[in-house]
Amino acid sequence: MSTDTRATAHHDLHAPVIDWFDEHARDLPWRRPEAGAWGVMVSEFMLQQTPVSRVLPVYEQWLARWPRPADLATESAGEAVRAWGRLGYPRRALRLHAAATAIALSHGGEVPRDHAKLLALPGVGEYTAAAIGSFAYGQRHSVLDTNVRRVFARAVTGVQYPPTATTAAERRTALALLPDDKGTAARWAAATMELGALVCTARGPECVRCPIAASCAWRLAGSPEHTGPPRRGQTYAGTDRQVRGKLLAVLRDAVDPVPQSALDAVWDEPVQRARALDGLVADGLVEPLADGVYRLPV
DNA sequence: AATTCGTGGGT
DNA sequence: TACCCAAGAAT
Repeated sequence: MSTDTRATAHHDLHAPVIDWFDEHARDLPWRRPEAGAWGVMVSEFMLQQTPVSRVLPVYEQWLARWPRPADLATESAGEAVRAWGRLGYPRRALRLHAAATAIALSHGGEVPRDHAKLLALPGVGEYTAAAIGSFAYGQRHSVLDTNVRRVFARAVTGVQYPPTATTAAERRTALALLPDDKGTAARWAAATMELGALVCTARGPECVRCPIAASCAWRLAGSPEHTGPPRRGQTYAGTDRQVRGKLLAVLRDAVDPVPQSALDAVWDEPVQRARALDGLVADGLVEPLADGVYRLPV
């Protein structure tokens, strides 16, 4: 294969994927123009490790209640945790509240456009900063989420799954494929994510529906199964995380501060229960009051 | 670099 | 039933 052919092959992915996206993209609320940068930012926080279907109703309520960052910033962190509901990983609610506060105080109430300023916000990492810049502001960024990483692992590298953590090689691949024009790059980012979410899925990829199946390196190699150590499953039953979840659920659902006895009822093992509660307090998710009474943070 | 951090639906 | 996995970040 000549180098000329390889460069062309990369370029040939853009049009089919973007055309496919134009036809099959889901109509998600954070993709509508009225969502604005704040809507995009809220959605990105909620979508960190949480499926779209579960985010949708919470997102709508959140934006209706807090249409701008400053609106959220005037509320207590505990109200953010309560409104987060059962999305999971409630520290994200705390970070979103803290980010909104920083935006209100230090960025004139507007979600920053600058990548470094985005990265400096609590809860905003490499992926989320790129996603906000790309989706909200049409900038040119490699947006490397789990979907895009899987699409590139298959279509470009020829393996079933990407590495556990994002590697330098993946960043190089993403950058090499990123369209030069920023508007096209933003469409490409959304399109590759959508392709991974809807077609090139982790379990059962539907290659018959894939716009780049003919050039997919993994498929051309015969769709080889993942080799190497099995990827770590997240065990959950019996962990501190489960206990934290049960404890926080009690506090979320209570209007008034909760006595120790109500928390003790959710888990029978006292040492683990105490450790979980201490962890919640240390994280700022729970506020201890006098004599064994607890509440969400004010 | 490896762990920790929730929750629920799909298979 | 168990297991997998879902727009990651922080430490």
